[in-house]
Amino acid sequence: MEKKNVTIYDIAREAQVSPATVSRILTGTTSVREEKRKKVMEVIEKYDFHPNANARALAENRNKSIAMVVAHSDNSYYSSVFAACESEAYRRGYVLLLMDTSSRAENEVSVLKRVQELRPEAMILCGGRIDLEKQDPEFLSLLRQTMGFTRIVVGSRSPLPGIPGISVDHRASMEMAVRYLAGLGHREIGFVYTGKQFYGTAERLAEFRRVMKGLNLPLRKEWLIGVKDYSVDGGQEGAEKLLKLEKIPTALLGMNDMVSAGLLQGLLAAGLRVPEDISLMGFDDTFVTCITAPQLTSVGYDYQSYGAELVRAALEPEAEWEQDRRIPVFIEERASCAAPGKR
Amino acid sequence: MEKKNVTIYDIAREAQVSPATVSRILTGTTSVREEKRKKVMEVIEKYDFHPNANARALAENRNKSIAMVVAHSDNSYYSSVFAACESEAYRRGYVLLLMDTSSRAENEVSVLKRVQELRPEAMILCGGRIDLEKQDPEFLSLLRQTMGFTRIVVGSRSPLPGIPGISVDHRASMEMAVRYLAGLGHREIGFVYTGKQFYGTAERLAEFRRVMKGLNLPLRKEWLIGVKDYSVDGGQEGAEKLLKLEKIPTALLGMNDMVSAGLLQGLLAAGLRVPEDISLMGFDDTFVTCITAPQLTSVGYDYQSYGAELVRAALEPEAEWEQDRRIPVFIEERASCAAPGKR
DNA sequence: CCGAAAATTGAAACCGGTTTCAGTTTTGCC
DNA sequence: GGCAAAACTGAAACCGGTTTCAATTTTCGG
Repeated sequence: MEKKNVTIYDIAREAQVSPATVSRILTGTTSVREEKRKKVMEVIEKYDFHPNANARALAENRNKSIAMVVAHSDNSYYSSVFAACESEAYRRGYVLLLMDTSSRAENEVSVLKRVQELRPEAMILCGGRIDLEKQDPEFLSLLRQTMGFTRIVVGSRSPLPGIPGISVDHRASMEMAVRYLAGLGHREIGFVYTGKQFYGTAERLAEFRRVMKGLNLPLRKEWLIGVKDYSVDGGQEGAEKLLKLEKIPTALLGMNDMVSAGLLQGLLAAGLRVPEDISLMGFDDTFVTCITAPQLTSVGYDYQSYGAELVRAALEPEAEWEQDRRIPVFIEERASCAAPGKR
Repeated sequence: MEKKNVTIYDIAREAQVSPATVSRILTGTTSVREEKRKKVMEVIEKYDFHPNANARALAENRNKSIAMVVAHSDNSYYSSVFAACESEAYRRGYVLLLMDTSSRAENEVSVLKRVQELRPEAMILCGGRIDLEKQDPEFLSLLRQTMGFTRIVVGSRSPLPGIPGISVDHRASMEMAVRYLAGLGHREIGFVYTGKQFYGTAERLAEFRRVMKGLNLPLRKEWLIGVKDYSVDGGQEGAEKLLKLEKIPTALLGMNDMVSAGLLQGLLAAGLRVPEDISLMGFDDTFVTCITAPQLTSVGYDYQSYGAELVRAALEPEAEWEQDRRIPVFIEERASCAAPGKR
């Protein structure tokens, strides 16, 4: 059954035309006499011929692929993002080359090398060193170099002129969250955060302070709780720290849904009722929100349009892009927030 | 800054050797005089040259890529699987081309076409029509045709001779789960399933019946509850159906962790205590298990080794593969199961 | 120092497409 | 029917590597 690869030459020979003509039919660049087209199409059908994408890529000097580099492909935030990117890329006839750096610097380096060999038309970079608040000069120079080869788009703020940054609007999300809680009547609000070295966190912390101050709400240092990571464990750690305080806030924001889920567990275990005794909110609006009891109110993003924007920015370099763009956010109300009760 | 692509010819000219020599240095196929090698390496360094992977692919007729086709890339089961595959592929110097079919037949067709053009060295196919209990002849013939071009491996049972099937050992997982619950003293066990048309479900249902019978436990039809989908909603639907019964089992198996999480919510909402009143178990051992309260005991798989096996099977066709292989399973004990109480 | 074997090397063909360029055919119009 | 313009077509170059093959250089035993 050793099927030899059928080429455009085979098709040409059998259809008694030149390879050039077959190519023209395939690419549709020039019109071809109907009679020949029909004949060629028949032969193509007969052999179920598919043009070799590698050869085409070499000849056209473009290969219809986008490298998608993420920090942790099994994290549900990232998988939502790249599922969205994949769908948009597919719509445009592109394929995503998925690479996972596990947030390790050495992988980031070798992945970029790989990208330079693969010559995808663009690279979408999400997570890892790119998100650092204080950007890493070594990594930046690596990016700058890569930029010479392929267009880069990052799912963060723009690290360099010429690299568009598209990210969730952290500031707006925080403002919206705080205002929402304030609107319910909360004055005492805490924030359990992690990864202060990352840009998104830093931005949210700053915005939290700003909005609280603006609304004239008390800003107590012990209600800003840093925890070790973005996980359920992190949330539980947060709950423990919180429960040691003599006074706890009436509402709590968790860094993301996982942290909030952990907080929830910790608080419920301590006998608190949510939302009667304390309200709780998350960020990202992942499916985690539907799994907890009560279900989590969360600030969400439209992943589909996030992905579409990333891909669009990656493939339309000619367009006039702002250096930085923000994906709009919205609040998905569920059951974990209510007006503060009396205690 | 318009950097023209540096080619092997540019390197050759500058280093005063032939392109062939540069190529030999890059591929390491033949020895090259140390002095020339050094000179060439210098020039390569100088221009930070990376050979064009497309050209190489065309010449070598292999492109070090694997197409990974999944049904829903944002589902945490699939993202665990492909994160594992990516890691193994990367280790071997391969890149994964990620494609998502959204379980839609028309996408499955066009994705396969795409694969034939891209000529990856192999394709790993997980989820979608491939998992159907009663296999779809149209799809099979499509696969058979694709097989002529690239090696296929499926994350399910083998659909055709020559296509290795590697899958979670559904039977063992069910047997293990039932025996575990029986070991705790449960005699009345229910199973909330979904997707009877899929192979894994069918296999688990059959195995459930077999093991229950073997252990001489009561097999009541109303404790086998079919629900609409693999989600939290599906679980809630299951809980509703269950709560209408006049007698409910003392332990319950959910199709996967999401379904079990939904079940948990439904049961807790109805005032039942878990595990005191009813024990609950999930499958897949995803991070969902850690988010619920109580945390879910679940049957898990080693995703890392699952991914490694898939990739290995994809890239080592010469090896003697069994047609079908099963990934071992284990029980991850958490807090949702206990000995049955009296009611 | 000589000759044969071993190690290196370059020219050229090749991988499978696309595209330019220069004919060759057709078409459209008077 | 004749001619210019438009439409089509094929030969050949090219994309950027790898590899075969034959020639050249080195190495080494005697």
